[in-house]
Formats: sequence, C-alpha cells, structure tokens
Amino acid sequence: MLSKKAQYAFRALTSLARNEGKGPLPISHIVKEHPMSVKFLETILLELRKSDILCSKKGKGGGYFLMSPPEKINLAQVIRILDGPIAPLKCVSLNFYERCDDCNEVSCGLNKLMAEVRDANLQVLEKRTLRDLI
Amino acid sequence: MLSKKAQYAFRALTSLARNEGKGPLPISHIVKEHPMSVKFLETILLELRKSDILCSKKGKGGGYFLMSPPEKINLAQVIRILDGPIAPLKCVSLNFYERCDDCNEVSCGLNKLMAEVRDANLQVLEKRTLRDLI
DNA sequence: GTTTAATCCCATAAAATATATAGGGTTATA
DNA sequence: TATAACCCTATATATTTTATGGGATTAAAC
Repeated sequence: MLSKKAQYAFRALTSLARNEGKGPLPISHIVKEHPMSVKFLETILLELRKSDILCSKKGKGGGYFLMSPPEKINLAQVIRILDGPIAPLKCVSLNFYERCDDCNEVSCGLNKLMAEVRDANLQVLEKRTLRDLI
Repeated sequence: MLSKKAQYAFRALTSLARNEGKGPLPISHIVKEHPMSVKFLETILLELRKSDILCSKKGKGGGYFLMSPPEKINLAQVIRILDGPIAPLKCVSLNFYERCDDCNEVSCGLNKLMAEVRDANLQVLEKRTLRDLI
C-alpha cells in the first residue's frame, strides 16, 4: 500500500505537471486544489526537491516546479523516494538491497518469487510517468 | 514490503508443504527449521487456520497441516490474510475496497495506474503457489 | 486417571513507523 | 521594509507491527 506521503506527493505532482512551463507553483496554490496539511506537504516537497524531482524558487513569487518534463519522471522514482523499496523483500531490492540474516538466499524459494513480483511492478511503475497522471 | 508476519508465514508454509500428506506438523518442529518466536508463529498459524489455509489437530501428536494441496494455495491468498490488500490503494482493491474520501475516483488519474500495478501483482501472486515455494 | 504435549484464545506490552505540527530561519520581490 | 514564499530541524501524536504472557482446552500415551 502507498503511504499517505506518496499519495499526497502524487496529488501535488499532478498539479505541478499540469503547470509545466508556467513558472513556480506555491504550496498555497497546491493545497487549494488538493486539501491537505500545508506543513506536511512542505516536508514532502522538500524531499522531492532534495531527490532532484523538483526545483524550487524562494521568496515572493516563488514555489515549486518539475525539474524535468512530466514524461521523464516515472512513478517508481517517486515511490522509492517516499516509501522506499518497490520489491516486497529487501533481499531482492535493486535500490535498497539488504542481506537476509535469517534465511539463505540460495535455498530460499520465496526470494525468487518476490523478484518476479518486483519485476512485474517495475514494468508498470517505470513505464508510467507523471504524463500518464494528467 | 511483506510484513514479518507474512515472511514467517511463508517459511512455516514451506515446511508444511514439504510435509504434505505426512500428518500434522507441530509448531515446535517448524521453529527448529526456521528459528522464530513460537508465540508469534502461533498467532500467525491460527490466523491461517481461521482463513481455511490450514487445519489443525489438538493434543499430543497434534499440529498443523495444509487444508489443500500446495498447488491449490496461491501467494495472493496468504498475503491478503496477513498483510491485507495487494492493491497499492484501497480504492482499487478487489478484496478490501474502500471509497477515497478526498479524491474523485473518476477524475483521479492515480487510481487507474494503481489498478494496473494491482493487476501486474496479481498475475504473479495468483499464478504462483506453495508448490513453487518448495 | 494422570501426565504430557499440543493447539486455542485473549489481552496487552513494546517497538517501530507513519502522520502531523511547531517554530523559527532564509531568501527574493515589490 | 513588508510580504510571501521556501528551508530546516525537532518533536509530538497516532497507528501499526511485532512480540509476549498466562492460562484454557484437547487428545494421546502411560
């Protein structure tokens, strides 16, 4: 399940994608379209900026805007930033790999199946972009 | 990500699937193969029994065994019991549907994409069974 | 019948994570 | 200088996950 953070992020990114090329969009505008806690959204957008999904402009007339065109930003990127691994197990994660300490990766049957699940997810999540969201 | 509960469940189910047709397997035996809290596993297996994945026999010589052959029990069934929805959002869940109260399901672009993700998952999780685990 | 080995059941403790808020700092424009 | 925006970190709150505890019940073996 997507966390609220990821859900809020996608709502905000929808606004930002629709606003593409029209300059910075302030948080105050985004929450008018999608009612949610301003402060919470602030921390989310900050995270997306630090991960190079968004750029920001400070001061009066400032706001956020996409760093790349919507079709260059896929859903997997966003989910990884806010929710972590796409894979159902760390031991089959491409970006958040961690060794299983209480199972043997060679003899464990589950990790092979979960790698299949991971790939099935990625096939959709890496193909679909913010463009598909709007 | 799979919860520990689901991971432990799959380990126990691996033992139970390997033991198919050989009578009840007690928890004490399962934890020898897969070290984990006996009490925690107890609650997990109870849940699986109440959901008709397992049968149990009480008293001395008792234990747990699969209710159906391993190839009849798919991974989606098990995950739904222990972790809930397969879908990334309740509003696109087949078994745990809940209306979104702060987004419009018709105009929301995210739910369509998340339904695709759900289907990609189900294609693997409903095809793969405990037989594939052993 | 008594002992033993097992599941059953429910409550709750403990830990971790997710969600949200608070408060001030910094920057840029008018 | 006032205003409107983002920046940053800390912390509070709520929820969920993980785990434990203490018996009750059942059935086989002796």
